[in-house]
Amino acid sequence: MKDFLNITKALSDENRLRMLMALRDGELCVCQITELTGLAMSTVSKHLSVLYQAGLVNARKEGRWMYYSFPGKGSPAAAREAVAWVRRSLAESERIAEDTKRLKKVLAMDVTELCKRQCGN
Amino acid sequence: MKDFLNITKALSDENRLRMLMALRDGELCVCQITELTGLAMSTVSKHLSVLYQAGLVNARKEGRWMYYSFPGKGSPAAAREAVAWVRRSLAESERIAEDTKRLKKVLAMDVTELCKRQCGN
DNA sequence: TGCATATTTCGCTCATTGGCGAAATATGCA
DNA sequence: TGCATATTTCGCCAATGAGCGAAATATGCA
Repeated sequence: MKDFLNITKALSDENRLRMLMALRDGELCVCQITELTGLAMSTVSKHLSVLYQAGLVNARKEGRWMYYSFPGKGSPAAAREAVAWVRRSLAESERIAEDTKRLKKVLAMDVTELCKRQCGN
Repeated sequence: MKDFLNITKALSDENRLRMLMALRDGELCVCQITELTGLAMSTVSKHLSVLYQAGLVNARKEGRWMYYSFPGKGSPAAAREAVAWVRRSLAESERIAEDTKRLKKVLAMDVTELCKRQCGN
């Protein structure tokens, strides 16, 4: 019950759903997600932590960058099932479509440049 | 997105999950759910309203009684899918098992008697 | 080592939500 | 009609959670 509640609570916030969906086409670092969502980096970090605690995302550290991605085969089945459900349910969402468009632009930017700009402000 | 968020928000509360699971074997009236959960009736009513707004339960009025049940074929597929997911995910839950046991006792009581007692207090 | 920088943690505020009891709103029955 | 009663709505309080900026914590690089 507790595990399941962790999942449903993690999924009960619009920005977290946006972040989850943004990972559809592969891992992203915190800077990229911050740029995509328009939130403060500390806020993004906390949201990602909530998703991680629920098992809904994988985290991989590479140097100074943290990369988040969909849960792999090692993750609990419940979490993977939940992610699949979210993906199916939001496939047609207007809001997600906007994000996908915006994500393309973000991916076209230089990551180092992106981070430098955000940490400066 | 908004519809989906309504569903995930409705599922992000333990007592609402308990109520939903209690409907597994058929419809229940508010009094019965109140007795099962041990919450105030006004609280139960609000929770059921949240579930209803999300499409996760059906409501049927018969005289003075309101009966809540799982969504039928007329309900949106997303909601029915969500309910199915919850049922699968919580099938093994300890907490739900306790409720199931308690529910049997509640079902054995006389409904009219049950309601009278609760409304009195 | 010391500096730049990517991320997280902390401290705070504001909005939302769960909980209750009391009042209001149906609905059936004498 | 008037009373009993099942449910919902309202008003309130306490707890939780989202958001931010500042400070703390890695980590790479000169």
